[in-house]
Amino acid sequence: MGNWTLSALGLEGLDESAREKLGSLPPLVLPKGHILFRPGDPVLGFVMALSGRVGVYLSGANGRELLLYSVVPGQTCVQTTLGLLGAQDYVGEAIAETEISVVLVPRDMFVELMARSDKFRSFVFCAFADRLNTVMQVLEKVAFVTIEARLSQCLLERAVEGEVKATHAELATIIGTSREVVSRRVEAMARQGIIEADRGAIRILRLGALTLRAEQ
Amino acid sequence: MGNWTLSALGLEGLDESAREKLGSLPPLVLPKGHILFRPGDPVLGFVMALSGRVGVYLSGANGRELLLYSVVPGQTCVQTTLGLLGAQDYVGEAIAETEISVVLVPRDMFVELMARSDKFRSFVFCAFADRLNTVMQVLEKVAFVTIEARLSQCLLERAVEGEVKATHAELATIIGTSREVVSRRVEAMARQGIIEADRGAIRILRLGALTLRAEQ
DNA sequence: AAAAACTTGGTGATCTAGTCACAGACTTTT
DNA sequence: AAAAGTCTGTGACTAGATCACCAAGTTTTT
Repeated sequence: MGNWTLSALGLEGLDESAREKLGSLPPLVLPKGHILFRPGDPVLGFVMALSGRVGVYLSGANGRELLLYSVVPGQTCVQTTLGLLGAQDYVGEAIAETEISVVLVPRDMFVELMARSDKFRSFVFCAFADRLNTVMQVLEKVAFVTIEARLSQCLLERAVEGEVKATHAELATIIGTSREVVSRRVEAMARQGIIEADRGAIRILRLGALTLRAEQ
Repeated sequence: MGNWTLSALGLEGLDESAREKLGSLPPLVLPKGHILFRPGDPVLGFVMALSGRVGVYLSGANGRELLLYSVVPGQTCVQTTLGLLGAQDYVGEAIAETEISVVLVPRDMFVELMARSDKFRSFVFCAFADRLNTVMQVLEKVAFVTIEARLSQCLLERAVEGEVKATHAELATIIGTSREVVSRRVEAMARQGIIEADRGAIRILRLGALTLRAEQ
């Protein structure tokens, strides 16, 4: 079995007693598509990701959705912290995008660790600071950056060997627009030979041109 | 003189030693228009507001600006915390919107208080959680809500005795659009008799109709 | 293997919002 | 009173969002 606190997380310097406490918690395995929380849910505990990827989305009244951030191993879903400390409900919705394994730290242990362990505290704080930053970056993009630039950035970030496996609808959610708009931009960039589009996949043909577009 | 920690801030339950430390810091008075920090500035310390109002804005490449949040007495400018813990630079810009008095807690004292005082820690954490929440709310509005609804909400929030004292340009910055767009919406709503516009001021005539519009 | 149900992407029409360029009205400064 | 600055109005244009479809591809069911 082995104590997971030693491996994936940014908790290497954690003190013994804290590590023991955290290590005693059983990792939880959840299937792809599992919804960790929805807007309005009460907070269950502090969630730390061990493997897989969780997407946290904001959803509007009209049904459109927007990716706030992804939680990857070593990170935490800070929204769970909001509720633990400020007694606020969730605003976003968290969905497992792959099979995931997570650890759920119950409220009492979380509060105790925050008080006792300097390392744990700074870990949580850094996670918080990171999220506030990424959310502000998303806001900056949604408010000030064109769709073509956002789409280009998104493709560059998500490309694996020059290919992005995602539908237009998924891309639309990530950059915060509608499917039709993505379709039109994709088509336009494909016509210019910058990318090549297939059902459920986009290949990058001219990296330079795409990078240029990402900078608007 | 008098120990300011007792009054304005949400720190009533603070322990004696922590209060003594904080109370020894001299409040700083800054004029209206003073810029507390700009994007890229290094972080100076943890800022707590005692009186006045500070606006924190996000600015885009095209010169447009968007209000992230206002800091009022008893609140802190959490962006200063980002830098203290995660060693990140500021992304927003903070401007004193009235004459303000603030306390600047230096890094060392901040770190010590975080470790020693449960109350102080939870105070900082709640402030953090609040900000993350308001920023997400701003994001939700920018991404999903129409200009007319956002403008209506803004007018309702800022009205003092049925009147909002602000120029179209200021309103545009608050809701994250351009001046011309605000001018046109204002004119349209004035034509319908919902509001009445003057240079630098808008009066609400039909509260019900405006409330309805705020809900989109 | 054929039909049905679902997913993905394409398209025209229309509306809302953002941008640019400029003009006129009102205020403050000189 | 002239000049400079601030605030608002407006036309023309572009970008983005929405609606209502349709067609092609994929998966499930029969």
